[in-house]
Amino acid sequence: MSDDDAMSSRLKEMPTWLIAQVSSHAHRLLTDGLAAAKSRGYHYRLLAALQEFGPASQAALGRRTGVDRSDVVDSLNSLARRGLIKRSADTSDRRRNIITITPAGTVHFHRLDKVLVGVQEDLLAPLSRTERRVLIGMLTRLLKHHVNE
Amino acid sequence: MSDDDAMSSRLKEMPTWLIAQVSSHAHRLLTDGLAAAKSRGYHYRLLAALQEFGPASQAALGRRTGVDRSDVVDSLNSLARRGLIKRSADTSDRRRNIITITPAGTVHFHRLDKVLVGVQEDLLAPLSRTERRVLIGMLTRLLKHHVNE
DNA sequence: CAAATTTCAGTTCCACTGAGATGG
DNA sequence: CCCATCTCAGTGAAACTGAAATTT
Repeated sequence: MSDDDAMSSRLKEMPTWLIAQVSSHAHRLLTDGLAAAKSRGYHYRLLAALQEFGPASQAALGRRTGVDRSDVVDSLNSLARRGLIKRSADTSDRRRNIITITPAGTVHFHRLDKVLVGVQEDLLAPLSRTERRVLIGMLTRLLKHHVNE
Repeated sequence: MSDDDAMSSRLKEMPTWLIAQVSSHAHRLLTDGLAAAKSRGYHYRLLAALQEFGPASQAALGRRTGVDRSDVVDSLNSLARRGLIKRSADTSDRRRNIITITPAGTVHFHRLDKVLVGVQEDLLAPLSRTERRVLIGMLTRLLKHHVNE
């Protein structure tokens, strides 16, 4: 019966469409890669923030990673169950937990980081080094523009 | 108490992260713009495909727009209720509906299309014409690469 | 009192799956 | 018999909202 599956050309020109499509493929590469390492996107983000900035409260982690406060609680539960982070009381402000990454958490983070680096490589495979820099630069400018307004 | 909300720099360099963020802002611009015109993203996609390719079955529409078969049904219900499309029987293959855009649908499509063009402009505001072409070219290549593999 | 933190429960949106009914 | 189409119901992930309890 030969239906062409040709996409509407009007749509294919729209930057919003292109970005959404590429983002969707990137997301699949990410979740697949992380799933193979038995983790999810939030886990990486939280471990990365702990690795880079050291122990922090849950609220601070939420702000640094862009993960919602509710999801921070849930993800930290899961990371704590696996011994990758530790909750302890903040004696100077008893509303807070202090979250610390454990040695096992650091090991796991480095494993995830390798996965993520590989995913970037897969995603950008068709682009040269120079092009990648240009793309990253433009995306960064777009993001900055839309965050501050 | 002065928590910096500084994002993990490891994350901010990741193209997957940048693309996801920009995509999320683009999505907000899109849904806000379309909501002001009392529509949603699927509506635009479906009307655009009908406008460009003429009447089609629901399955063909799904393939052309990338909208899932289930969501095609739902969105067409909503478009039909508003008189923007019409369902009729395909006499040559009675499993199918033939979907036709109505004159009111065409009017509505052009209104939505103006909204979408404006959203592209907002999204890419910080980039020059040349940069926009470069960005679109790179995204198109990335997409092509990941679709065919 | 107002504000911040942690937590839980629940909502909303999107993409998708499964299955039934009809037909090719 | 197998495949395609249309439809509805439902699932699962992601992002978020509301409210309660605690503490500042």
